[in-house]
Amino acid sequence: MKTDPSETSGIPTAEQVRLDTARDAFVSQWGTIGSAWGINRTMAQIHALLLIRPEPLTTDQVMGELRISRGNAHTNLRELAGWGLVRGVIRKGERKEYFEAEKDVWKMFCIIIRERKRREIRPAINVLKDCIERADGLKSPEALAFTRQARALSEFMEMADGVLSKVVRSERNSIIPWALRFLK
Amino acid sequence: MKTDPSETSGIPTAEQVRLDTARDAFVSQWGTIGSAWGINRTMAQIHALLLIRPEPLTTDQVMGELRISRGNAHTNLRELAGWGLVRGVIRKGERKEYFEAEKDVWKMFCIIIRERKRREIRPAINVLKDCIERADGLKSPEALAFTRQARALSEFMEMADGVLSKVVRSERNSIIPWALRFLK
DNA sequence: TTCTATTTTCAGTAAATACTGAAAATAGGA
DNA sequence: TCCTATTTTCAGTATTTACTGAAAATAGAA
Repeated sequence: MKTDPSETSGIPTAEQVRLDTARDAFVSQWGTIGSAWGINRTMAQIHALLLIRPEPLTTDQVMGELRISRGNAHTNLRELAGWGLVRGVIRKGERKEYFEAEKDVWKMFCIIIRERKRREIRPAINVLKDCIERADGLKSPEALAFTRQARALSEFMEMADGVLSKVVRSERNSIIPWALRFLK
Repeated sequence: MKTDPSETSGIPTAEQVRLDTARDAFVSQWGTIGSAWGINRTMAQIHALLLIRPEPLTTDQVMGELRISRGNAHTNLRELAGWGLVRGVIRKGERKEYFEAEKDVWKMFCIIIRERKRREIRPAINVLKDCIERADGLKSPEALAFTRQARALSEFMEMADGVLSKVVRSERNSIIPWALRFLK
């Protein structure tokens, strides 16, 4: 990873090396963390890269920094934009698109929760309800055990979903102080 | 999926078919949900299967229900036991091991949160701190942007981690009523 | 309109992940 | 002790997922 502005003298300073090492570690590890949570490694790495860069980057810069193909960079940038974690910016006079990440950690958190709710939690709840309906009216002990368990899961998830909705709707300035107080 | 006790008459009743269909849907969908969250499909399916069965199952029964190999069943049962979501039970007089899932949804939730904290959140926080240290003392604007962002992430995650710890330590009987009140 | 920088797509391929099945190890019963 | 039901391991293979690179499409400039 190169310190991008005017890399003119061939030899980087010790400071640059140290920064690049730290950034590389961050990008690489963020990728690993992402994949533990079902997010593709490259997508997480691009996200990390944009998070720690003060300036927006082009597709080509992302390709260069992470040594990935155009197609890969493109697809994952679009995917990140789909989540709302990254947005495209067009600079006046320039034709190509730049990308920047949402830097505000609270906003980032809200986006991720909202999207996970929409993409994973709600569908899961619907599936549960559907399964419960399918077994509706059955009387065997096996059927009752099934329905009981499915209902418990569904109710719990509804509750969790509701709590998350409310947290995410609340203001950063009301939740964070609450959390800090809660921790004491 | 067969209604297990004494499947003697070859032809299943309409009720049995309906239950089996509902259970199959549940197992299959729980697998899909799991994989969206970074959990291997089979492991999630075995978990689902054990969740909705009132009686513990043997490795062979799991293999039969899900049509998977012994190695696969074995590995994923062990993995589930590693999470604490499933435990082995040995019936007196019998030599083989049976497996049953933790059925209580609140306990399940706590186990999952605790394990995710331990396996994913804490390591991620450590990585962040490590990256911040690596860039410590650097003064360039690029370095400051990096450090600032990494610190914000790390602080947020510490806070979230703390909140989760406290939630998970609390009693079901204090948190669930709280959540229901919170939702109103 | 043409020209070209840029974005988008996608068939083919590579890499990562999960699974099988059989052999080896283990542990209770006699 | 030996015998065998059961568990565990793991090399080989299959499946899924991610990536490449080049061709096609698009859209601003002239």
